[in-house]
Amino acid sequence: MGRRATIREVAELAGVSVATVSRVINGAAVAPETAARVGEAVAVLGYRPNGVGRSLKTASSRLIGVLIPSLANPVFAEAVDGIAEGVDGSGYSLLFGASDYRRDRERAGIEALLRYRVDGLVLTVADAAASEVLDLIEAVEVPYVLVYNPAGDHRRPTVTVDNRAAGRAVAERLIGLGHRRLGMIAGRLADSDRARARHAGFAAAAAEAGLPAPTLREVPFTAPGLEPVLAEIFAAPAPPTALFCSNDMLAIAAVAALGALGRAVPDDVSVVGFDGIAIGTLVHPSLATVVQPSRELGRTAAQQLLGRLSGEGAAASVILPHVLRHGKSVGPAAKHSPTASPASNLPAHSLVTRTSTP
Amino acid sequence: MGRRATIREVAELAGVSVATVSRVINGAAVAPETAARVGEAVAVLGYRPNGVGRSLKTASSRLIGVLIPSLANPVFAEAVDGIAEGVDGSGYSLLFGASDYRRDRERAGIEALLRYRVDGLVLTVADAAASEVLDLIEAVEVPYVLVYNPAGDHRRPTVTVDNRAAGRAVAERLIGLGHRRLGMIAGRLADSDRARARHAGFAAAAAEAGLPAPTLREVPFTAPGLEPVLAEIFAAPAPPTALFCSNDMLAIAAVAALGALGRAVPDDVSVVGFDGIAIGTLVHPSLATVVQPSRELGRTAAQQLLGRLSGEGAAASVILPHVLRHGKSVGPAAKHSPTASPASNLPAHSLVTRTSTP
DNA sequence: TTGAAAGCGCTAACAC
DNA sequence: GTGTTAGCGCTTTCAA
Repeated sequence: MGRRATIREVAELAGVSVATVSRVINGAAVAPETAARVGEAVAVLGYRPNGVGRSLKTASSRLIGVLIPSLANPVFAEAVDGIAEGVDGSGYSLLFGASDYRRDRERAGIEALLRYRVDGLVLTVADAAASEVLDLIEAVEVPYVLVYNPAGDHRRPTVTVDNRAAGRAVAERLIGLGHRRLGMIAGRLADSDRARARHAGFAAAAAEAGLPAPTLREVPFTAPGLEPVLAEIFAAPAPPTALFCSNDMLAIAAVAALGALGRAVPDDVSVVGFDGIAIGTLVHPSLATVVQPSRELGRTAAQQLLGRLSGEGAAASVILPHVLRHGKSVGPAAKHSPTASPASNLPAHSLVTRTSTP
Repeated sequence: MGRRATIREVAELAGVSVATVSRVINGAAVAPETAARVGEAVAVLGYRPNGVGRSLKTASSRLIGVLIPSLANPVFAEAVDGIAEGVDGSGYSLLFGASDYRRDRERAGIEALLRYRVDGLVLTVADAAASEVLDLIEAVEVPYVLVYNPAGDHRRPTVTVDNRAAGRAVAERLIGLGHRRLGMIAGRLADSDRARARHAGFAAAAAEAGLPAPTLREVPFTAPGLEPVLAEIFAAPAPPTALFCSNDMLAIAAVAALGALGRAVPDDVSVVGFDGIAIGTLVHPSLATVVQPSRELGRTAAQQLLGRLSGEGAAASVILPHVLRHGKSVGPAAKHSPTASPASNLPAHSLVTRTSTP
């Protein structure tokens, strides 16, 4: 890295003090003529203010730390894009870290971000209610806003959808289509409060409808083969006729695995995902899912944090509306029931269900 | 942000000098007993070294800047994930910026990264050969490695696939299937050296086969409706029977738009994309495309940069292998009759046709 | 093995 | 409106 001009050199060339140069740079009151001289010196030297020196003096890095599980899942990539959008023009930059869904890397990532003295954080953690990482962040008093993590008793500021209500809505829709035996596959629930909330709502609706508790199978996040898992599920005496997957990536993989096992979706099994990533509308059959406004979630989280940083009091939790997308991966359960019915082709479900906004 | 313990406070509590604390932190030689005392003080105070102070003193931020067009395209999200992977364990963190495919934002993003005194950069620019941004980076002598931008006369270090050869391979495959009238749609070629290289190879192969120059249509990156563009293309007297799209997102959108226009893929038109994003294998019909090893591209770029930063001499360009994926979106041209285009009143001369690349 | 001291580049009182 | 000056937290000679 080549030597860079310092504020001091600019001052000398312009024949003023460093304080004056600083004022010009930061837009403070300076005589027009002086400002012009300084501006010229800046141009001549190719001077670029050193943010490190500035940060040290002002005790503000103008950095926002972002920590998410992985950019490989579009739902997070979109949120980060939203965060970048929300931060744009504010003078803040994003320091990025990925946890790869692992708690130890979550911790390591935060440590790294903290070392750079980020002014604030936007992050998705494994479990907001019991997070060592969040305890740490609170201990050092760095403002933060969660994304995706469900709001709850933890009272931690988060921007998310109502995961529980969404899980419930999925079950209700499935039940409305005649499904009586429901199943769910999810990442490790212990590692995802989101999946837990979705499952809770799903199971609650099933219970209220007087149905047996949905079969639940947990699969590692980076599970390669879903086939054995699904084979096992469908080897049971009374296998589910509808499967709720805790996220779209899982759902899409499940549809593929089901196909490999000779089970048609939605004729043999209905599948519903969660997230609403763009792929879902393009796969075949199109994926029924709960759509989260990912980009908006990220943007809102960033804005909440920015507000907090500019002293507008504590950031509050925000629940954004989710939408049930009625893709072709779900169908009626009629043909699976003892009372055989020829209703194989229902009209396309183009209705969109919207939750209320808080 | 709460007050944080400084090295000075640690020194006082441990009854040593700040220099000694610094040595302990950085693993320099210190008497075991002294180190223990310091370690205890660090624990008691919850001390975390301030990277800003460190950066200012050492003139090394331990930051790597990343600038890509957008995280909304999985091809970039994956590369960034790869960069994060490649940087992992090196002690460097990633400062992130998105240009949204716009040159002005490219410039602004770099300015921001430079202000933080990043030690190096990994980025994708609009045009590596004529990039104001790269000139700037070179002027300030910050080491950098490009990703995705084609290698070329510019002699700038890049990690990419052979875009030209890949474009050529696509044309050859299409020609081998009997297609004689080829078309290509791409983002603005002036804003993408990648698309230009792909087009160059594609057009060259067509020329060598004695075919007319492929119809070329440029569409804005964030174009909403592809339908009018495609409608126009197929209103021509002898429309293409195969369409090469400069990236997968475009290709997937094109297949959808074609469907809306009543043209079946691949029966009426063959479509080939570029990138190899995961979605491609899941859409219907599955997308034929050129697969780039995105994650590996990112990881390799990061490693190249890291090598450069640790003084291993200049980073060299690396060409990673691409793979032609034979999706169901391409088929033989046999069934297309030369005059089988629906009537339309759109003038054929509104098509843009190019034979060579700048 | 340890300490004292000099800054890295910048901003913000405080003077004039 | 402008200059002087004292650090922000840290690393690193240079002595001891």
